[in-house]
Amino acid sequence: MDVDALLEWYERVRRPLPWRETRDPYALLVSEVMLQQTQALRVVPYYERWLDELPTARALAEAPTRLVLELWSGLGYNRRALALQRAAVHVSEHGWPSDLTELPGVGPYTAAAVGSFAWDRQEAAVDTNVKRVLTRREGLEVDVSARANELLPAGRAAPFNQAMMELGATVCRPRGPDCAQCPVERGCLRLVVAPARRAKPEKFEESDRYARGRIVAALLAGEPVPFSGERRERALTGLERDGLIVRDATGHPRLP
DNA sequence: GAGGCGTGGGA
DNA sequence: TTCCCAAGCCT
Repeated sequence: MDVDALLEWYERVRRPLPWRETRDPYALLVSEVMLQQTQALRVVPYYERWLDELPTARALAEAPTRLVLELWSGLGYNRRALALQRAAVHVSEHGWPSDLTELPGVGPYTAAAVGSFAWDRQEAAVDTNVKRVLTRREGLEVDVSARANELLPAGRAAPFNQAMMELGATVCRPRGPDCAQCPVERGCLRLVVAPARRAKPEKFEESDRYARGRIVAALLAGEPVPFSGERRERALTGLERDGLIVRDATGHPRLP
């Protein structure tokens, strides 16, 4: 792959997203955790409000759970917000660990992303975009992580990681890749993997996941807790296990 | 290793 | 309207 062409392309098309203007590991961790589940453009207002209210790891560590969940509200996967806060507690008490995956909610991808952007560590950040780009190019057998690290040009991990993800997000898209706009089209297998036909038409509104989300939203809004019977009990049990709610002696839920 | 975990926007 | 998903991680 012509990595120079990739980096040149990225410099031309890069979008000025706010987390690309900082090398503060805390701000970068916030952005990466938000981006784990949500499209970049939708994250922007959440990220800016979050850093406005909670500008440092210490501020997040000391913040009430209600504020954390309010600032997160709309991004989904509430337990990740709590994991982020627990990570901030760790950082404000012990500093940044050399191995970022010691922080709750931080796995191999997020550790490599924050490490390369904040400290210029030379590690390839492999997310679903990078996996797709490399398997399309080189076939299903490729060891994506090893290959990404081979391709990583010396000293350029940060722009390389950004460029690979941007390529996957905007050109080498999951469906309808725009090969005509691809800066590294040469040598690509253009492997098309048919999406697996999965049969699971359960309505989202019937799921426990939905119930959990509605319950947390109701508690934040000061509204009555919805649902009843077994479904409500299942949801509350799960929320309590994840630390998103606590229950009093009568079993009545509230925010921690 | 499969399944759980939320939401809002675009096709 | 309905479907499908979007920069993972944990158990």
